[in-house]
Amino acid sequence: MTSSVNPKDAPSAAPLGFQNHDHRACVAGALATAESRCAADGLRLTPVRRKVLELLLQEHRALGAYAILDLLREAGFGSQPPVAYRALEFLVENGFVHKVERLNAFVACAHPGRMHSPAFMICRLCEAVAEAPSAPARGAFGAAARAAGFQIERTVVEAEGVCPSCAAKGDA
Amino acid sequence: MTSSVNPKDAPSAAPLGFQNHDHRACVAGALATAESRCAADGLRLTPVRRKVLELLLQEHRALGAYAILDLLREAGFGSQPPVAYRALEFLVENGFVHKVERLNAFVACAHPGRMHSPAFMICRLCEAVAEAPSAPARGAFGAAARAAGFQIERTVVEAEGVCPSCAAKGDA
DNA sequence: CGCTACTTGTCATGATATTACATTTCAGTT
DNA sequence: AACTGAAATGTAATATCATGACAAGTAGCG
Repeated sequence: MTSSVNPKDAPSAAPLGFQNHDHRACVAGALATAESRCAADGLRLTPVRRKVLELLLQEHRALGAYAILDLLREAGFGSQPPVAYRALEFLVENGFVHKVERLNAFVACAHPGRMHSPAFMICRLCEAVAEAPSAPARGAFGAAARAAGFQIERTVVEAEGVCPSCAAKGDA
Repeated sequence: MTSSVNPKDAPSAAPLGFQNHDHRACVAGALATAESRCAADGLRLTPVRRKVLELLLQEHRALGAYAILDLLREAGFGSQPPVAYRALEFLVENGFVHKVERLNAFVACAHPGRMHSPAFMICRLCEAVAEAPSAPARGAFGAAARAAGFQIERTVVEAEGVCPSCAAKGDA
């Protein structure tokens, strides 16, 4: 399988994390990591969940829930929204996938296995999404939160702009 | 949930920015600031736009577009979604209102008049939203963006957690 | 006035997400 | 192997958030 399947959008060869890399190894490695961590933690990486993770890893860009749902249907899974949303909920809860709030879309985690609050750089031209390290709770914002007595549990950090590859092409 | 949407409610009972303040002065001041800046910049703060800003200032919390729309209808304005969305678009573009991506909701700017990238603290219990100072482009994230060659144009920084008042009440 | 750009009102539709409930699958037990 | 309770899945229906298209009104200006 996996030969067909292309949502009306960009090809899966396109935007990576802003830099080239061995995509096949990246996908295989992330899936293996997910599998072993699920085994270790008693989590069930069921076929739908595994498929959603695989799709997100292969596309290597942010996909909306309904785009994922289309791909799931083509792969023979259920095609109602809760199928996709439930798989995504599991994957997000366990850190294998992040939600990009700004796009209402989901992207495979670039650093699975470690706990972290993700930060994203989103290209407004090609929609590529790169995950960056970040520690928002340290720094000025964290200080403001502590001063206000606010207990941070989760953070969303997303930057919108132009990726190097689009900037090189002639920006605008 | 809890979008009570009652223009005659006492607004001072609602969640503020996590701290008490003179709400009437805060509303009046922000409206005056908006009016003078629009006059200075040749922007048209029309009745609908002014009303939306006033509503957001009075409520002093994040409101969804449809909650705003309900309030607009009660005030005698049009009641179709574009009415609210267009006013919000104007207000957001000009920095009078921010969108809270995490909530798909809108909140009046706490520091109008100055250009800034907003950062929010969102209480998951009472849904209060406080705006904090932040400079995400400085610090580790900004460094990562520069290293990657990514040109930041806009940032979203939102922390979810528990506000001091909910924490005092018995948290969980 | 008559032109133009902008704004507003409305209908229709699209995009994103959740509730509710029946059915199936799984792990652990009898 | 059959039983059981918890978890996962499939499906229909619905809720919530957002935009496109177009007609009608309004301000500023020659």
